Amino acid sequence: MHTHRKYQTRPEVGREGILNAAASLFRQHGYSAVSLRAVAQAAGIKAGSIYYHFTSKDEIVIEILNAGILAVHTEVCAAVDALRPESSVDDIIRAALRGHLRTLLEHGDYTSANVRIFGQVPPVVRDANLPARRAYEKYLDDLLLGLQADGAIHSNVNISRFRLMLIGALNATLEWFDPQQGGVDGLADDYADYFLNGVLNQTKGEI
Amino acid sequence: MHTHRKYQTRPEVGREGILNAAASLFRQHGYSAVSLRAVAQAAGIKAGSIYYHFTSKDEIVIEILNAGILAVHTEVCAAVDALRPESSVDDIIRAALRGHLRTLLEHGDYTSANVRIFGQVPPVVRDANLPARRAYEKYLDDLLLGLQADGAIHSNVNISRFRLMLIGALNATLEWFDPQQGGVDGLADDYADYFLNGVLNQTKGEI
DNA sequence: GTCTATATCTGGATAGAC
DNA sequence: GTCTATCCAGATATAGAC
Repeated sequence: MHTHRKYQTRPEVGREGILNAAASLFRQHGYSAVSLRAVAQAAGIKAGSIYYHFTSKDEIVIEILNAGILAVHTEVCAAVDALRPESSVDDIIRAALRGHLRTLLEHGDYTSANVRIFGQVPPVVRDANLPARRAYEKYLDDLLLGLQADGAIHSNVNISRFRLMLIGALNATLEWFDPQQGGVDGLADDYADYFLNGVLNQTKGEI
Repeated sequence: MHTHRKYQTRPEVGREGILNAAASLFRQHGYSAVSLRAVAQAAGIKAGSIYYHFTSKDEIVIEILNAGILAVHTEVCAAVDALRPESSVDDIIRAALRGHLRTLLEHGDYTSANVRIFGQVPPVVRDANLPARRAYEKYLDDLLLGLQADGAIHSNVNISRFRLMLIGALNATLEWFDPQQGGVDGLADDYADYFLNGVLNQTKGEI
């Protein structure tokens, strides 16, 4: 319903088109390597037109970073909430890992861009993304602390450190994983096995 | 022993000085964010002088990246070799993790720079660093495969995937760990606990 | 081995036409 | 809402003096 003329020469691209193009490019090439000229070209417009929608490159980046965190946060919440109340620790952790990895590796230009460029952006931009990050981190910490309080997770595990390790390991898959040739869910399950039960052969403890 | 005059106005900086300054800056700010002007200033010379020692920014970066991998590789080898032959899996893995983390978090502008900027450099530079990476990866894989052959690591663990997870988790600590206020060795031990034995309370398997 | 000066290019951002 | 044209800052790299 945007316009009435049929064979319009200039279809509108708008904020959405610019953000999508930028997220995809940032994901692939990093922050400073992507010029607004490149973003414009990928979006199908000219560089100058970007400034009708945004006042600066930073404004674009901030919006992408926040959308990226919101996407994982929402997805992981949904995956965990979908479980039945009697689910085991194992099921809960697996669901969370699957949700995180799926968003990151399958549907997520925004989330991938976030992981990839967060460490490269100017402080002002980073600060603007911190609240969203803190919220997601708190969600995970509360989830894990609950499991620890129930006795499911060992009491001497430092939860915030474990969470940092978990997120670090998951996000690092972005550098090598190819969703074309491997199941994301299988990856999530392997990682869950390593974290939950360890990789050692526990001859002593076996029944 | 470089020169005879005492109060020389221009002390020589040379390749070393340039590389050290560049590694430190790359570690902090990333690849594209660091200009050769900034490198020159940090090294105490002017930008043009850099080209007496190097033909391009890429040449500098390649040298730093390779030195970074060599540093961890050497350190981890040394840490593992220093163990007594009868050492347990546990000791071996812990020694490797400690060696990797120490190089990364304590003494390593070169190694940190590598982890930080490898994903940002142009393909030509990345390719030049691949052989060194492959060598370190092979070393770790062989080490872990040996432990698996001995029955110390579970037979259904996919070693190369486990190695990717391990390195990913360790390298990610660079983003948040502050060596000023926490022991690197304690961090390595915590991570080893998570990976080797898992975080679950194994009520069933306990003696 | 380092300096100064400069050529050349690219990027973010602005102004005004359509 | 998009285009063209342009300003200006900052980057890599080169040339030649000291």
